[in-house]
Amino acid sequence: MRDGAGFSSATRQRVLEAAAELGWLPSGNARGLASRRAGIVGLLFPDLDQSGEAEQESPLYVDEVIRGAERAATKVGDAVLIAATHTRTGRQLAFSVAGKVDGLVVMAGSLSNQDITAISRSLPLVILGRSRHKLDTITADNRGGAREITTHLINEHGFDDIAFVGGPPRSPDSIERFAGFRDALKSAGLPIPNKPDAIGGFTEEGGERAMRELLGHKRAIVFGNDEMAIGALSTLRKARIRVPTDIALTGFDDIGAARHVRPPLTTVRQPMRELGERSVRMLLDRLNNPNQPRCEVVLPTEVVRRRSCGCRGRA
Amino acid sequence: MRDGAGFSSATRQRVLEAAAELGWLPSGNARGLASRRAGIVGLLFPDLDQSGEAEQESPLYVDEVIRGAERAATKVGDAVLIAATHTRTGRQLAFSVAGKVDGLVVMAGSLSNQDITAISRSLPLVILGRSRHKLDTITADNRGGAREITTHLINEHGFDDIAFVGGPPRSPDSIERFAGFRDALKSAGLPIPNKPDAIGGFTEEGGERAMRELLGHKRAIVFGNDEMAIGALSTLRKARIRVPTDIALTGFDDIGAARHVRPPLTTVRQPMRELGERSVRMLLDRLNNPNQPRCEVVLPTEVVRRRSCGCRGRA
DNA sequence: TTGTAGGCGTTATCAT
DNA sequence: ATGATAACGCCTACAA
Repeated sequence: MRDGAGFSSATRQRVLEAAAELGWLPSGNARGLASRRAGIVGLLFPDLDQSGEAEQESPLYVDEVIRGAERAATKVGDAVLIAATHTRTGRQLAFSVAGKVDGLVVMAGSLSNQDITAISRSLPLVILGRSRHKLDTITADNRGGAREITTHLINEHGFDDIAFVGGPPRSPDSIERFAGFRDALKSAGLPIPNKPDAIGGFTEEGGERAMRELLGHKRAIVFGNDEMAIGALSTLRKARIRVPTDIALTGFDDIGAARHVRPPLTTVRQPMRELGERSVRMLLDRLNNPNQPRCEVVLPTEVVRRRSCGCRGRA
Repeated sequence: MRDGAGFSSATRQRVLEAAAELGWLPSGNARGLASRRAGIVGLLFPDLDQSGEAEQESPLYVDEVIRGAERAATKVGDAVLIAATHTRTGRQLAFSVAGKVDGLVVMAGSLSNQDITAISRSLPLVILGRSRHKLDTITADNRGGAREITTHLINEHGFDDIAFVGGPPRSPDSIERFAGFRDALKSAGLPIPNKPDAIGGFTEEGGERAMRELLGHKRAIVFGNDEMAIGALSTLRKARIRVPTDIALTGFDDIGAARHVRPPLTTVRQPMRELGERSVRMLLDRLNNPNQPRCEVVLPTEVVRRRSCGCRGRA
């Protein structure tokens, strides 16, 4: 079955035909066992639905990452095994997925640092997101994106008193984005806050609440993600405050809904699909070349100007 | 390692500890080979991005199905292997995924009938969506949902001249939904059309176009999916026609954006995640019980009343 | 180009 | 409860 060894293509053809005729399928297990290569890369991500039965909208970026990963793996003939953490310990996970794959892309937040260390001893790992491990890592430039969108508000729209609404206080994404926000204020010579003006926990409800707290205080707000900004729109609608006329706001992530809310949300797009693709490519590189130096990739983010910041938008 | 054989739990404990100490991981390949059970179920779905580089919004229901499948598989200790068709032939697919899994959930549209037949000879298959094969099948009640939402327009809002905008003419979903639309008109004693009033191809652009064709003709429109209805909203906004005051419309699928557009879209929700879960459970049943009779499941759909039909909505 | 003999890391079976 | 031994289906190496 194997390619390019020493035999004629006619022979190969004959073999293939015989296989087809017999309805033969190669056993992945036997192949993997003999060649020590399963031809499967694993993708480990955080729980999709922590709230159990509630059909909450879960982090949609995972889906895009999955798509990218699938595409990159398929390109080289590999398949993608997906697994959410659920309530499993690192050990249980290792038993049920690590043994089946050649390597693992681990999305930040899906595994404790300890488990990462443990599993990385027996399996190549690529961490997608911030990590303090000495492993291959890939992230999007959250900080740069936040800096850029804040600077946009300052330079193009002339705001000089901008609020920031954060996600969960210990979320690396939230921290990075707040840092970028501060960077922008600093560059502009504006006063720099020590902490976010409000916390919205990255949820729509949290955004609604945060917006109520801030009502009347600021004329421009940078939200740590789109969900919160969308929640804020509800609050503003009820309060009959117009966006962007009376107040400007921005999101982060560019989820699908960001285009559809009124006004459409100015936000920062993360290249989710590309993160998925690149992470798998990094893993495959590592598999083919176990001793190459540690690799650390930061993918650029992009400000998407729509109407909520005061730009006319292109929709 | 194996559970419940004839030995004390103390011994088992000792083994487990030794394994942990050594950093041992069981080889999935060796296990699979020896036990003829990979512990992996495959999920095959249509291409996610047929348009190549264009970052179009792709069929989002796939993501929900994946989540459901992952959950159901994890529950029994199995993992999920995902694969999009891309441009691969059935044979290529069989080689790269079929050999690695114990069975396959095939989403309708991802494989030709011929390929399905071929692969089903060597592997248990569950078809998710309409199929004319004698295989285990699971679908959502598209027809019932379309009937119900149309009846809602007739009975609760008093419309008697309703248009239907279809998707791709040969799409089974579109056909089913149109059939349900006809069912409702028939029950109400209204004239029954032979074909959709317009075709929107299931895309936003198609919906915009279809809406332009129908402008001024009807006061209520049932769209074959949400994307088209959302596209129609753009057309109506430009034409300064108000929804639902001047015209009522409905979608199908309840994608995330349906809640966020103005007005929020009345639509039909398909239990995507449950489809994913049940399909995997069916597959596992089949694996454990190869000779059980063919199984065919139809999951109910649900009308979600929001504002675009004239209901006040609950948002 | 073909044939043959291991070996991959488990599970299953049978005897102890 | 424990050992020994034969599969499992493929790949690699080597000899012919």
